[in-house]
Amino acid sequence: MKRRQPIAGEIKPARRRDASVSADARIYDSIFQAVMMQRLKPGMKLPEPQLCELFGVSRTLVRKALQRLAGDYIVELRPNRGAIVASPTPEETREIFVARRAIEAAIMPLAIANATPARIAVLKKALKAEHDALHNPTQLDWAQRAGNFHVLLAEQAGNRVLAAFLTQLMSRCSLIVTLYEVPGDSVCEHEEHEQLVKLIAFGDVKGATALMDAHLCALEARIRLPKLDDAPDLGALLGISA
Amino acid sequence: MKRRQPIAGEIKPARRRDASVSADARIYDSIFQAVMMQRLKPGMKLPEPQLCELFGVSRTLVRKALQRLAGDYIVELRPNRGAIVASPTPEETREIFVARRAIEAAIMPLAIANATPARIAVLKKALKAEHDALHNPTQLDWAQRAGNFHVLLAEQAGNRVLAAFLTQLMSRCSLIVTLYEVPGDSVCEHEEHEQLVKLIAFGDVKGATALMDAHLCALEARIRLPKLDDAPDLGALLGISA
DNA sequence: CAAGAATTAATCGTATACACTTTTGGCGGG
DNA sequence: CCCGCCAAAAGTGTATACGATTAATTCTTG
Repeated sequence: MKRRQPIAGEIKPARRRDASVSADARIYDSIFQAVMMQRLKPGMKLPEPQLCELFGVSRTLVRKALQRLAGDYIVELRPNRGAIVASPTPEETREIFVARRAIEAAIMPLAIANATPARIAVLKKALKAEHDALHNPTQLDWAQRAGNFHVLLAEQAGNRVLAAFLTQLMSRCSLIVTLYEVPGDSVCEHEEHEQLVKLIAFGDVKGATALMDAHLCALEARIRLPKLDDAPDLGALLGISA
Repeated sequence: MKRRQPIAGEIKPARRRDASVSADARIYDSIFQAVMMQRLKPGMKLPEPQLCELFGVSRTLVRKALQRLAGDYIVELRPNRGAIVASPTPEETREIFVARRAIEAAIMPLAIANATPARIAVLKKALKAEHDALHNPTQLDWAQRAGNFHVLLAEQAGNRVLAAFLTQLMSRCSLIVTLYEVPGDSVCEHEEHEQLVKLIAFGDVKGATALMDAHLCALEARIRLPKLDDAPDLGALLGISA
């Protein structure tokens, strides 16, 4: 074992965390969570050297994480110009919501078919967490908790393929909300979740599926897509009326 | 522009193909197509050094391609043990077909809504290609042409998110068919495609969606999933009756 | 002679080096 | 004073080096 002989006074190259989770997974998760929490906003640059510094690894692993993120449409890799957080276009937004309604409509019957008292209890616990998040000072993660409800449902449906699709759509929705959403009414959203759990517990497939569709339509209706101006009105963006 | 000064007699490092398509995309596509054509079968090893040789690039680019393929569930990356073509489990298989029925059910109304004479003509051209592939000696690509019909429909639906999902499911189905399918009746499958185009041209959303669902169920019914023997019967595999 | 241990070969994981591209800042001409 | 050109800096793309892990082989030994 002949490692590069240690130079005098050289500090150990900082194998900071154990490798129980591979470094690239840490990087992936950090960025993923930051996007979900809306701390990282669309368009923000993700320069490799900086990420290397932050995570204490070489560019090899940073790039690996960035490429996976790009594969999940969370970051955009512009050749020779670096990675940025992705900005879903209005067109993509519409397509994502159509897809999401389709996926969640497919999930609902499966989730109801698999429903057990224990699982209903899990859903109710999630509802309680949502409720608390509503009134808490740190509303940071309201969006995340609300999203969590949908992912939970997908897991209960017992179909990992559909669950993976929904996870991707949820992360893209997070970007969309960051970009476009007007404040909106999260109380109403929460109440719809509660109503959904009631219908699921009752075994009403038709009703639950219909409500889910309405719920997603309401969510989409809150999005304020910029008018189809090809040239985005820079003046308005800068707060200059004329 | 000071490139490393050429040593006497050194041959140009073989920038063999132009970079019009990046090398990693070439590698990705080659493997993807080989899986679709069922030349690459589940479990086959994909050693990096060999791929480097074949494509004339370093391991960096080969690994990039392999990681994208892993992200699409086409290859499996086993830590320290190399990449192999993925082998969907019976459980995954069921989940994939459920997902596929959901996606294609969502696609059908969109495709019909967008239908124009020109688009119907495109579908009919694809049907003709299928028909020819049926009788041709090289049946290699029958599977691909049949799959192409579904992808075409997804494109006509005008939703790239759903189309991307379906593309992923189709490639995984290709692996499934390679693993499990009994020869089956491709004539019947082709006839269902023809009937589908008729219903689309007629604008019958209900009928087309129902037929699509039946079509996919028939496809799934052709899959012979191994009995849930935890211990696969080695004796049977070796052709020993008792 | 078979089973286990030790060696060797093959292959993977990560870091690093260097060329190239893009961007930035400065400079001179109009 | 502004616009376009040029040089420097920053940052990305790919190759390569080398340690580490796994698989294969050989060598022992009961």
